Amino acid sequence: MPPRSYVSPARSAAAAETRERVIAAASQALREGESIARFSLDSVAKAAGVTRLTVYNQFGSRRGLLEAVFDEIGRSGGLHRLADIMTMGDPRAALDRLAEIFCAFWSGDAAVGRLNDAMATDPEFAEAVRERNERRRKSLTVLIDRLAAKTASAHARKDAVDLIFALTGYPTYAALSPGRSRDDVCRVVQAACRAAIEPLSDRPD
Amino acid sequence: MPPRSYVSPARSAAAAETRERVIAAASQALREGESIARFSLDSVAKAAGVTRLTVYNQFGSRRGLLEAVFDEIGRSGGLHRLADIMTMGDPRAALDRLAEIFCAFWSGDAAVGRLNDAMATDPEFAEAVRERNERRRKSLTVLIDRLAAKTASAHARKDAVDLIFALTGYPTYAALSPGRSRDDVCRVVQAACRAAIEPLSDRPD
DNA sequence: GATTAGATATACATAATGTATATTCAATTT
DNA sequence: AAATTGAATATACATTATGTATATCTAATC
Repeated sequence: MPPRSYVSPARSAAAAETRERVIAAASQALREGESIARFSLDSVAKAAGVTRLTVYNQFGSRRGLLEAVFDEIGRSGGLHRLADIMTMGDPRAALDRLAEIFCAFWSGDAAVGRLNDAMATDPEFAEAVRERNERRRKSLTVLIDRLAAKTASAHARKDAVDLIFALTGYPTYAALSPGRSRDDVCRVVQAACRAAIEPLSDRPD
Repeated sequence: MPPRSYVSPARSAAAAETRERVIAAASQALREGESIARFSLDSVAKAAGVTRLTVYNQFGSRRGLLEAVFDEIGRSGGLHRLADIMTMGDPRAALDRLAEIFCAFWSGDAAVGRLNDAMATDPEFAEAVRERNERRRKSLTVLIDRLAAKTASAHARKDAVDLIFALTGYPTYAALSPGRSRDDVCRVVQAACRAAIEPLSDRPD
């Protein structure tokens, strides 16, 4: 006799709620903890008021939990605004805006720093994060192609894309962050990005 | 009765040799391993042909070993050439040279990538690495002050120093490295550094 | 020959991830 | 109302690391 299975609204709602509670506890632990090394499923479970096994039930592994936290931050970090910049008339203004959006993203939740650290300890998690970052490179490639002069070589375009990709990434933000407000970091990054597209313009050299 | 202690040439020589053997095994493990997470004192000790406790005898801890590897790479990585650039007449040429030296350094031994990852897991090790990196910032500060126009604000100088510090650091190298030769990465970094000092020159605006 | 430094042998404490099995309890289904 | 199911729990265990403690071994030195 096949087991009769069913979906339970109250059940899955309760499960979703504990799931969110665990994610909240995890991201707070990342935010407050000084190092990713001290981030343990044990402490997260305790903080969320569940058992460690419940965490495994919901996320499968430490990595699964980290990815869930990353996705949550991604949703609430303002990256949805990236959709707008592709429709902007001036690609240079769009580039400025992209830098602004990512400065806001990297500074929005201190947990992103710890998640970045987690890339060092878990290669598969690192790969998952990199995949999401590649969207930024994709957007950049489109913008650069729009603003580059016809005479600009593919080589030069790729250099600009990759350099701006690095400039708008987390490590650069973290390097410029000490001693600077979010806006000041943004200004420095924007200036560097503008300089990076300079060789692509149609001036004589 | 106080124990009579003595220094033994043969003993300390043998100890220094095992120490070097362990460092060599550790850096090779870092070079070949895919992640810092899999770097264990157990495997290093086995590869070096000693016991794990010998590693503790020599380096005190995992962190101690990592710092020893870092120092070894620092000694053999060509950073001694930094002394020359401070005596160069043209500070812009010196800046080019600095970028070149560090591109060579980051690409010279793949273990540096893993050591960079280790910063994420061990805050105190991270602090030790940062201290060594600060020497680069010091050099940069001197160079920037030499090439900046008198009218350039302290603010603008600091921006240039910190931006170039980021550009010549490991994360930027690692970001530009896929798909590029060491020399190509160097060219991109140098161009970005030159652009970063552009606002400091004495042109009307 | 006694002593000492460096390496080893053995054992243990601690903490973390991850797996396995059985059980409790409330929400559904019949 | 009774049987069943999903989510969470309880308990236990395997594995892998780091790090500490104590005693022993061995060759170099006094």
